[in-house]
Amino acid sequence: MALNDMAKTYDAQDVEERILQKWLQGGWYARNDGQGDCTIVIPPPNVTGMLHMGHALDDTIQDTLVRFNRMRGVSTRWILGTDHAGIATQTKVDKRLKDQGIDRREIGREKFLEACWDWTREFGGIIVEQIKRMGCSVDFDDQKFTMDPDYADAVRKVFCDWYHDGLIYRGKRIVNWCPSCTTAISDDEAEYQDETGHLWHLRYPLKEPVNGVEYITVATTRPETMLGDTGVAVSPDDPDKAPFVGATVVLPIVDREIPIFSDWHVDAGFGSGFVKVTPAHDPNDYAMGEAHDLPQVNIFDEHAIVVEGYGPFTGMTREQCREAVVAWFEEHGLLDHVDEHDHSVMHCYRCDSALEPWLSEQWFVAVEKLKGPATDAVTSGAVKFHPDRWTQTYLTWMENLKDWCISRQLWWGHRIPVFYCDACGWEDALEHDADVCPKCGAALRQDDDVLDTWFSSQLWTFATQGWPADPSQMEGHHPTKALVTARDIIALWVARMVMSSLYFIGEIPFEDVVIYATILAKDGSRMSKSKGNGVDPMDLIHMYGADAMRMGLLQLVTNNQDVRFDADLDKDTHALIGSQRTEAARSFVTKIWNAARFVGMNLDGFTPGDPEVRTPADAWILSRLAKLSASVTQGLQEYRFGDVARDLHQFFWSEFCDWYIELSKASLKGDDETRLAAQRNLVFVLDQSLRLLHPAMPFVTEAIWEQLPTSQGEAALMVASWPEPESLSSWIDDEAEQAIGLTVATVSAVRATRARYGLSPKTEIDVVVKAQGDDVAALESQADLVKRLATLGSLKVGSDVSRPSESAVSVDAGCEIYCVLSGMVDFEAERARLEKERASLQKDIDKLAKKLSNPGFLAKAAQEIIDKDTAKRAELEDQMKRLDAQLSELV
RNA sequence: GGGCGUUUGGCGCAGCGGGAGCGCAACUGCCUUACAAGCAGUAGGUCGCAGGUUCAAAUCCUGCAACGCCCACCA
Repeated sequence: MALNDMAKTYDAQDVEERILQKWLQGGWYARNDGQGDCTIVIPPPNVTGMLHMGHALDDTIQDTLVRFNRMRGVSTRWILGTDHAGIATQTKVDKRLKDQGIDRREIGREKFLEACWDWTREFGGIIVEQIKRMGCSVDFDDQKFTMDPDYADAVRKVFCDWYHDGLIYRGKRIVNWCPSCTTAISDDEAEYQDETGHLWHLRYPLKEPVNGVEYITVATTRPETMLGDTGVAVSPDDPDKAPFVGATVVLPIVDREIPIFSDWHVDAGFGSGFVKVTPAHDPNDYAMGEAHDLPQVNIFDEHAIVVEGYGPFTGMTREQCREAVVAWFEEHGLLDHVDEHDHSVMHCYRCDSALEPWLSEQWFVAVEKLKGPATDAVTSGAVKFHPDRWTQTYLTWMENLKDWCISRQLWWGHRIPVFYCDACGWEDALEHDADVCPKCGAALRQDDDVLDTWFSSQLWTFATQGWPADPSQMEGHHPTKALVTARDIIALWVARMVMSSLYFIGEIPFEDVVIYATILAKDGSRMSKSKGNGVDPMDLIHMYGADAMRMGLLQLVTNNQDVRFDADLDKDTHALIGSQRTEAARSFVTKIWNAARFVGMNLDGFTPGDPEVRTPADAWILSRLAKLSASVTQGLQEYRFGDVARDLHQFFWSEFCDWYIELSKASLKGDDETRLAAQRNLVFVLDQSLRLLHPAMPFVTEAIWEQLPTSQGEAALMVASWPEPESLSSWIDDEAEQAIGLTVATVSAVRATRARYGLSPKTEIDVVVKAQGDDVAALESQADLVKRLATLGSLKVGSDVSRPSESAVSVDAGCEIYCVLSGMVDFEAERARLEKERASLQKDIDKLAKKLSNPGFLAKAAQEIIDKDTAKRAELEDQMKRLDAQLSELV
């Protein structure tokens, strides 16, 4: 296929498949060496499913950056990987096995892990294929999985080092426990849901009456936990309660004697002012229990079932126990009253069960020593957020950071490498497995828990690059250039990467953090599986092509933190019906294709050569191209993808296609020399445009570029050189831009006049233009073009021409443009139009006059603004004079 | 409770101190041999509300309202 033999219609699916194979076979996805470095690690998608729109945007941004840098000759390395996503994957595999009638506990840990690996291979592969289909130029031969053996070694070293450095410790703490997943959940993984509940007011009898009062009343949303109460607290600022401090309560049902004390946690204004304290089942109560040395009574087992020792309550679920306790209080006349009460309840982000604050043995990372450096890295500007406002989110989180619970009671994940000797009590974290106790020789037992998924993914920038076995791989590639991610994992992931990288590598993990907008559904709600309002990027690709999807997404990357995606979905099946935005982007792809086709059809006699300015149009388009290269280059460096997308669209469609190609048609029909120059200019501008468009829309640009006569012998556009602003800056020509402005104004004026009077575009019109100075010559040089573009019978240009009779006039770009309409139209309409224009003009003049007569303005405004407005007023008044003259001539 | 963001023509969004813009939709006219997935043209907005700063405010400040998100959480 050659450029002059391009398919009439562009088939994105076909072309994209073919180009993808070309790239893969070319080997250009592999990391390359060059000046500077642009290493990017892809935020590893979970192996639990398909890519969603967030991934599509994420990966599009990264690919755009990588392709841009690769073309510039910057050393690029884009590392792809997937995340084992402990709890998420385990939940999915669990469910799959359950559907087959298999219980995880029956088949045991080994077999279950095999099932997880099967799942990983299956879905990890799908994700990789999808990323490939999007055109992402990651090095597919350099993939990582967070459970790969070498990655596991890194995780293990980190654990052991922190353990031996005293940053990892084990402790009995209140954690968010999911009784359904039977594992601890980190605070960040818990989701609050507002629920309508009740506030039960329970009476607790006092051992000895206080001032004649025999019982106090506590308010609680969770009456079932009273079985574990070991104290009652009041506010230190509540004088009414002061007499009770030090008194003893006899806890009903369990007959436990518990103290009343004061603590700052208590808000005197809420409930009854007395707070039951259950250290084992509430985080605040736990804190109070520690401060006041209260016993911790755990009443639930791992499934949130009441444990032995509570008579009829033993064996009950939380819900059953709550009912039974309330009933008991009511029976014994101890239920004071019940209020309606809205509160929020934590739920497991995976299985949605209500979480139970539960006291258990867990492993923690002490963050105190890590916080400072991670804070400094951002305040010093070493790590920069884009947009900048996310800096604050990061710093606030860092400031409030508490020790991180890293153990999970799961099977799928990195097993905690701590070994115990039950015989002699020896314990240590080991980088390599051991069977026998080095101290007493007895058999060792490894900790059953696994690590939080984020514990392993925090190492992503360096454990993917050979650390710790071969740190030389990181040379020149670490710190990485940019991390592109969603705002909701700034805390979970971004911050932790900074902490671990500083600790183990001694440097920041990345220079720039690019946070893009969350993609919402058309109605502004979050896309979610349960709502069925999510859009599958693959559906968009199949419907519109990957280029269109990418361009549509890039246009959305602005300062905004949320953005609505306008896809319509079928109400019942949730299948994609269409997306206006993507459709528009696809039109752009087609436009590029057709523009190239036009150039290709006009290449007879073409020989390669430099661009050459023969007409003002040539100078103009080259000047515009030079400015485009500057704005696109800068925009990409500053991660302003929305601006870049708009600039590219504006230039290619409105300037190159709508005007330059049209203007060039005449030159193509000219003599051999004229024709050749036009061809060379068209090919040059097309070639340069394709390069600038390529990072955003790689497929269609590659498909066209490989047909260009100027690209023959070169490998591929994706490895062609970038149009650097400096190499084009000599083309900048503001005078030419002014001259073409004149042409555009003239043609537009005639077209508008024709449309206004309902004249057929085929009707030739005689036009006289009154212009000044150099404009006369400039416009005359374009006479043929103007005549053709505006379908003129004749064109006369001069500085002292007079207005022909029965003509409509337009005043623009400092010229008067007369369209002779003798016998064609009703001049009353023209008169009415001029009157309307006059009114609008008068309004503008009045506004300016007022401004320019304002002494404050003249005294304080910048001189250039005053000059500009003064000139503007003169121009408007000049226009007004002409309008008046025309009106008076119009009879 | 604290913080962040949004509020600009029917829809989706730019602009962020000096004459209100873009894409889509609408309307009118064109199948002009690159493109009807197109071309040309037209219409449509007191830039959420109320104050303030300024010669000048969509743009800066304050307050309010609506919507959304994040963090914390009172039993």
